[in-house]
Amino acid sequence: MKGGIALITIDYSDRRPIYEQLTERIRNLILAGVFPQDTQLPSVRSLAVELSINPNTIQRAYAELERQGIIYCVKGKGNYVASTESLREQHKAELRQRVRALAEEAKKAGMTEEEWLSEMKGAWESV
Amino acid sequence: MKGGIALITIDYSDRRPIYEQLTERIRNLILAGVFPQDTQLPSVRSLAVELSINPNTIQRAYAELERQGIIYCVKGKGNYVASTESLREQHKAELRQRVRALAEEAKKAGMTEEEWLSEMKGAWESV
Amino acid sequence: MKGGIALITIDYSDRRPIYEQLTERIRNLILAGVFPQDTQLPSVRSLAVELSINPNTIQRAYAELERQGIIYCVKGKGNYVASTESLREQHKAELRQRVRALAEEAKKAGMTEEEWLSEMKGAWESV
Amino acid sequence: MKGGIALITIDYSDRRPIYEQLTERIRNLILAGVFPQDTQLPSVRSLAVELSINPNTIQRAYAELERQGIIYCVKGKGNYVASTESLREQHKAELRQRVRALAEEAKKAGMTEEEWLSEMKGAWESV
DNA sequence: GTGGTCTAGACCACA
DNA sequence: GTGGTCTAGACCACA
Repeated sequence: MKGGIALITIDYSDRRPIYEQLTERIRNLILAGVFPQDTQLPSVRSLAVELSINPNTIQRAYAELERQGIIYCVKGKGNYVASTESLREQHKAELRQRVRALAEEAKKAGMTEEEWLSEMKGAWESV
Repeated sequence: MKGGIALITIDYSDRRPIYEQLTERIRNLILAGVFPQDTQLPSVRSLAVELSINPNTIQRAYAELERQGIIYCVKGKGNYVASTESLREQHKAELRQRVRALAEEAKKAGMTEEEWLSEMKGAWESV
Repeated sequence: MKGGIALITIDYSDRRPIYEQLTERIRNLILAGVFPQDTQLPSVRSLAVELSINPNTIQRAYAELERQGIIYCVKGKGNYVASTESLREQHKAELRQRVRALAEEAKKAGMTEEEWLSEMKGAWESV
Repeated sequence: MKGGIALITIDYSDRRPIYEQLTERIRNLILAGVFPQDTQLPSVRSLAVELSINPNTIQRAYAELERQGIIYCVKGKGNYVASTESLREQHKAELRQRVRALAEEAKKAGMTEEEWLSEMKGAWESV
């Protein structure tokens, strides 16, 4: 990654653990199409050097991504991006779930359907 | 609270720390109008006994609520509910913020405005 | 565990990693009713000392058990046994799955239904 | 194997190492009668080219098959299928062993003989 | 070269 | 006291 912008960065002021930030960041890069399906991800060691992070921590992030079915690992070769299609579906289901939780909270807070929909319209346009 | 149903309960299978659950639970009770403005909250000791929890943990939850301006403490007397009006505004702002974050993520995931609004309508009706 | 027989033992000639052996062994002890629901498990540190194993390795086993929903952790307090009922159901489903895989392989190997059932009867009586 | 369907395939999303997949796959092909007794197996080199795999990995799989007595190697000539009869016996013994382990686990899990046999009948019919 | 496991030991949050 | 995270560094299996 010499001469380029770092794709993966760690926010040390973030209260979440490093491995969790890494997991989310890499997932987002895959969702964004930066790492297409079956592409090899940076090796544990190279990423560790690049980010000045202990290899164990990178390893943990990759293990978590594998457990989630987002990447797969070939022993002795490296880590590869799994099906981006199913990742996208998984992501949509997750967004839907979060929207539902939010709607529930808004209802409890006394919001009407009109307010909710107008809120939604506004949010969409503002971002 | 003897003889009634416990208003405040701890879910030990919840991954969040106990003081955080307490903070959220009390905030929600205030939002729901169970503890009106300027009402005195249960004392640290009584709550500690009732919930079989270390008093330090209760104290920490109250300190956090005070930091957020949701309650105020009168030395030697106890903890009291602060302005419920401003709490409600604060809560709405927080919901709005979360909606916006969600909208941003949905846009990135390739969702169209129509899909977004229909998703929102569905979520509202489902809860 | 002074004076008693060690409940948990590690087999260093086993090719599987220590954390995996631990995970399985503890799961079996819970299934056998040695650790009833909501019981506190030995602390990470105490188990590490008792088994002469690094605390990190114990931690990993406990994290895996938590991920599988077999135990739950209360921050600052310890690890506790989750619903044994659902663990038993999970275990039965797993056995059923393995039986099915075996039946498939036996069919491919040219076994008849009579042979299969007689095999099963023999296996049950022999153990 | 040009022009036909590949008999041996590697599943890179499989967690097992490549040499182990190869070993199992070739064993199954022999069991299925695709490679009859005393037939010559594809050479290490040709298989390495065909599967785009390191020759060392193929070599390792063949060595493992030889260790298990499933194939034999003639120096300077190649690898040949050993007695398919004894392989079949070996396979049956292995299945029997696994059935027995399963029966033991089912007994420990509190299953009755009736449940076990009905489970077995169901498994056979479902595959 | 690749990833996976483990030890030793530090430091933090929580109760 | 409890668990959770992280570093440093070793050693192994696999390709």
